[in-house]
This record gives sequence, C-alpha cells and structure tokens, in this order.
Amino acid sequence: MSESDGDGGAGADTDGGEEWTLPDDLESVQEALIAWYEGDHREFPWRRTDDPYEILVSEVMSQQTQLDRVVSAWEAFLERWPTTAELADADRADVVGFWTDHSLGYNNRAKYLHEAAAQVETEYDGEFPTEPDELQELMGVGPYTANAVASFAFNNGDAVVDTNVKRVTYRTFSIPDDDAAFESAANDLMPDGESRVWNNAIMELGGVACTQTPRCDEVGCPWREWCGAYASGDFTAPDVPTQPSFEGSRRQFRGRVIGTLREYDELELDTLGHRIRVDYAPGGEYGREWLTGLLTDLEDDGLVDIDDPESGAEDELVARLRR
DNA sequence: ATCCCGCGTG
DNA sequence: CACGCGGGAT
Repeated sequence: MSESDGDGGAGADTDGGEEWTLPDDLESVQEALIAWYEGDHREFPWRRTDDPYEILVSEVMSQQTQLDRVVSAWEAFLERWPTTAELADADRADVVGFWTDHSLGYNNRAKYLHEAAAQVETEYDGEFPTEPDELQELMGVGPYTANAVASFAFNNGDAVVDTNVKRVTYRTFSIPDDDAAFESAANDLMPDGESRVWNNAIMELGGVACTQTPRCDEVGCPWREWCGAYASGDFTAPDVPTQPSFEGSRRQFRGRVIGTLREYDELELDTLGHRIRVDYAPGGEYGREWLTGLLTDLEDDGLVDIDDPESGAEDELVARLRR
C-alpha cells in the first residue's frame, strides 16, 4: 500500500542500485514463516509481555548481549525498577552500577534507559507513545528499537531491520547489501498489521536457522523453497564490521573504572589508577595524564564526576559515579 | 579470535 | 558517514 507493491526494487538503476524482486506468492511466504514460528520457538520472558517499558528494557539489553545472558538481568532489573516512574526516580549511579554488576557492557545504555524513563514520565505523562516516530524521540531509541517496541508492545511497528533480517533477506531473496533495499524489502515482506508476530518470527529465523553457519534442514527453515542461498549453496552474508580487540583497549579500562567506582564509591585518582591497571605509574606512560583523559571522557559521557574531596584541605582530586 | 536483536555524537 | 562503546561465552 505504501510503495513499490510487491515488485520490489527501485526500477531506475541510475545510481548503481541493484534490481531485486520478491516472490509472487508473498502470502505463502508470509504464512510459512508465521506457521513455523508459532509451531516452535525459544521462550523468552519478554515474549510474554506487552508492557512497553518491559519490552524496551529487553531491547536495550539485547543490543549488546546474547539473549541467554539477558534473561536473568532483565528479570532482576524489572524486579528492582518495575516501572518507568521508579526507574526515573533512581540514582543514575545505581542504574549504571546494576549494569556493571550484571556484565551488560556499554554503560552509556544504562544512562540512556534511565533518561528514557525520565522522558516518559515528564514528556509523555508516564505513558509510552505508540508510534515508532515518537518512540524514536526517547534517548537511546533509534529506528531499530522504536520499531521493536512499537511492534512487541502495541503491534504497531514497521518491519525491523537488524543484522539478522539483513542476513535472512540477503540470502533468501538476494536483496542487495544496501540499507534502503533491506528496509524496503523487509516492509514489503511483512503482512500488514502483524508486526508483533512477524518481527518476532523473522528474527527467530535469523537467530536459530539462518545463522552464520546455516541450519536450514536441522530446524526446518520454512523458506527453503524460495531461498536463493539454499538453491545455490552460497551462504555468504553481508559483512558486519568487526570490532577492534577488547583486551588492552580503552573500552576495557573504562569498564574497569566504572566497576571500581561501583565498589569504592569515591577514589583518589592515583588510587583508582593502580586499581585498574597494574602498570599504572603517575608520571609514566600510563599515568595521571592517561587516566584523566579516560576520566574526562567518562565525565563527558555523564557517567563519572571528578571532584575536590569532601573532607580535608588536600587538593587531590577524587572520582565517583555520577548520581 | 569471533560473536552478540544499535545508537549518539563529531 | 565514521567512530567509539563491554565483556561473557564459545
């Protein structure tokens, strides 16, 4: 109904955009996937709620962490902060501390979640908006998360496009490795008004069947009869940019700073330095200068405060988690 | 080593 | 548009 009904790819090939088409019997394609998903799928607790806050928490956690590890963190988080009102009232340091305690990584996202809860309270009167465009106004909520929340909470989303959906559509229907093409194809595939089950189903397909090393027959992939990769045996997938190594990285030391301040409340800078790396030496290669660089970045991110000490007349600076 | 349901900022 | 952002599991 929106654009390019059924016949896929932007016809004009002027800017190098490649041609692609979806099968004629889209309805069969759709029914096959939904039947496969409803027949059997992994049971995650967030698939049994339609509370937008609970969904949002699960989505933010899932962006960075394997789903199996998210389950216990999600349950503990919602037990501690069951509503946006309660999360908004929490100290940021406690939310970031929770994130670290549960090894959820990327502490910025704890801050985003905390801020999003405050936005819901102050800007939306405690009620989540239901449209993807409005949801995207929330801190830390981009196009993917907005459609996920709109879909799973309100059955009111567009097709989600994540790395799973890209891989599945690239292989099955030979959609070119191009974001606009993926988005268009994903939306053409999705049956109108069924974003909740559809987005769950296509991501489940990417998660258990159309994996890096595919398991088409083992899990009975419902799209084998339409799948270009299954026919050709070429299961190449779009490149996902590989991360620089973590060991010894700046990221690793940021994580140690947060974890250490979580444990000690407030620490003088050199003490903190020694805690986070054994080769810390105030005047050395990794010393005061290196540490303050790290800390000012964390301060700019809103995660850490650098202050004069509360007591005493000393001028040694201390660091602590921002409340 | 590589993977894992993106996002905000410069 | 490129870049930085954690860390457990395998």
